[in-house]
Amino acid sequence: MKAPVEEAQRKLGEYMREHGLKHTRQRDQILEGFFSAGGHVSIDDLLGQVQERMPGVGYATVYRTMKLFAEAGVAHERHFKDGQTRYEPVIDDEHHDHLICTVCGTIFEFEDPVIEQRQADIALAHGLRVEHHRHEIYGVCSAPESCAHRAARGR
Amino acid sequence: MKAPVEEAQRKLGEYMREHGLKHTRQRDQILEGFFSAGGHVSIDDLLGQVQERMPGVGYATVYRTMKLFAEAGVAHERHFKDGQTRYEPVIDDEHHDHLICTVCGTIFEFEDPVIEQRQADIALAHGLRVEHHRHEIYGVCSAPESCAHRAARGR
DNA sequence: ATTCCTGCAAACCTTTTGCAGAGGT
DNA sequence: ACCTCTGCAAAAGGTTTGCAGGAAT
Repeated sequence: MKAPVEEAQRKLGEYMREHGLKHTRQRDQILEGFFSAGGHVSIDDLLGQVQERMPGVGYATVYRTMKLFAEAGVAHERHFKDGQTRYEPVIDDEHHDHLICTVCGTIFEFEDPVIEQRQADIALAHGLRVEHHRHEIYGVCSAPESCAHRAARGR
Repeated sequence: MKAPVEEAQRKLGEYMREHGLKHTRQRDQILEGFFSAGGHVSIDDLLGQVQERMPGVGYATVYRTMKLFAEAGVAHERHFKDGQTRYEPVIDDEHHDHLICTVCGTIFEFEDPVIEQRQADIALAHGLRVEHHRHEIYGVCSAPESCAHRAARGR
């Protein structure tokens, strides 16, 4: 099995070819930074990371590029409660939801077939067919030490 | 059983008394407009409505007042995907989530004990205690005529 | 009288857009 | 050569804040 970033490069390359878009150093760097960051990065996070390797890159480029990645299907846009858009890599079309610690900001991922099924049933009962959903659970760590630890090293 | 707006007046009055806040004509009007609108109103909706009775009221007042209502526990802030904050009345501390038609924007409410229970279990499995959650299902109406109908009369 | 509120305008923050020049095909 | 991208700065959209005058207690 390939590394996620390679699969994304392939997918993105295909999308760009189909749409007559161009391959640039910035897009390369942003894709790499995005995948190496792991997930749930904000535009600021990404810009900071990319500027280490390419000073001079501006916000506009990162915004435009992440929008492109989302359209090409290699990134998901997320809107949590901190008012900034965050992105996470799409891996093999898997789906998951989020569980967020309100003390330290740690984001866990979960997936539950029972909940998925109930959602479909509920939608159907109202005459709708599910397109997508947003499900975030907010809670506090019952293990404060690990929580505090993460908080200590910033977001 | 009292009308929801009366219960809200009571609750808000108590909150204001406890915090040494003042009773004003604007706050009265906004509360009334808010409850008569039914639910999921944006700041713009509310401002428009209140200005019919009190021209001259500004955005700042509505923003500040809705924030107050949320703190007093008579309104819930919601952030759907249209980029505007919406508010809905709190009725008897009931809880519900949302099902939204992406064609016409109609918002349905639902509540499911099975999902609630799964959420608690999932959080626990990750060592968290649930504080609150956000759960929105987006779908398309399988009955396009009713859907289109609602779309026709705006949002 | 005192303290809180209001309306206005300016500030803020995140995101988008217009433009001229740089860069990919 | 052509057309897309980039970086900058300005604009936009939603929300917050500072201030001086006005209202509630």
